[in-house]
Amino acid sequence: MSNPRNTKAKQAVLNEIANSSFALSQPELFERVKGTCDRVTVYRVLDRLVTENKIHKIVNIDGTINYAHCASCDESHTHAHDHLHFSCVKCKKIECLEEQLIHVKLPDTYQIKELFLTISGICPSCSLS
Amino acid sequence: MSNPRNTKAKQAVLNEIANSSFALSQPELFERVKGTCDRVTVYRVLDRLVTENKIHKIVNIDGTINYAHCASCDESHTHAHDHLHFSCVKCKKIECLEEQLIHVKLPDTYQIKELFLTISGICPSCSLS
DNA sequence: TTGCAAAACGCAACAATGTTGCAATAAATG
DNA sequence: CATTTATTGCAACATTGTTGCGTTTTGCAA
Ligand SMILES: [Zn+2]
Ligand SMILES: [Zn+2]
Ligand SMILES: [Zn+2]
Ligand SMILES: [Zn+2]
Repeated sequence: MSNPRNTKAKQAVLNEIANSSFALSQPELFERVKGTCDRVTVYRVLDRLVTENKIHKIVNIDGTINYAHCASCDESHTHAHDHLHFSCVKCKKIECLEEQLIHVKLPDTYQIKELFLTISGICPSCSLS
Repeated sequence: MSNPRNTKAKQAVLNEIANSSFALSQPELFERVKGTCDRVTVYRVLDRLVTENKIHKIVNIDGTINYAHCASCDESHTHAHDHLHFSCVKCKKIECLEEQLIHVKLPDTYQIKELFLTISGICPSCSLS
């Protein structure tokens, strides 16, 4: 793991994520790259891509885990993915939104590390139909 | 379902949730009421309690689903559970916090329905040790 | 180009969590 | 107490994620 490699599976998965306007789950990704690699490989590729800061995890409001491209990240630095996510109640898709400042005040006994904010509602394309 | 009943299983599950300072998952709840009812019954009781507004679901930052007592809800009215949740990175427990106003501005093309905000960090009791 | 170390893979087996169908049971109500 | 039907238990299935291990492939260097 110290020297990550570029494999067909990795490229295929990353390609699907990068070209999607919304976050994708492991089952969705496996469906899209089917024939390229095994089911287990998708899990392992996803873990590696997260470690390498190429993608990040998003937990949807129903608990399903999705993966999105790190558009605003450059290569190697790590950063907190504390930007907003929008979860559509109609098409169930979840997407990353612009980062916004959120003000929260908690008692001093709580040590804050990260904020996870997901907004549910109807996305632009579902609003049209 | 039009006329809900009070059963041993329902009371046992609700009791565990009501007396816990943090939210509990189905596996945790089943462990606590083991002997009282079947595994499947816990799932069904939880669904009913959510429908009846006695408890509400919380999705933790790792995607696990937990259930908490609706302290600030009265009996029959429905309301959005858009208060804050705090998720401890050490003990993994998630708890409800006071409701706070959160200001978010999105493009008009997004129709906002509900906000889900979870703060990760170290909880008071884990801060001591 | 060839050889090598280890990163990555496929496959099978397992684990955890959640769902469904149906016959049997039990809670509420009069 | 009898009736209605909400609720349960159980078995079977479905989905999602994990682990071990022998084999393949990648990156790099000789
Ligand atoms: Zn939509
Ligand atoms: Zn994101
Ligand atoms: Zn804690
Ligand atoms: Zn809550």
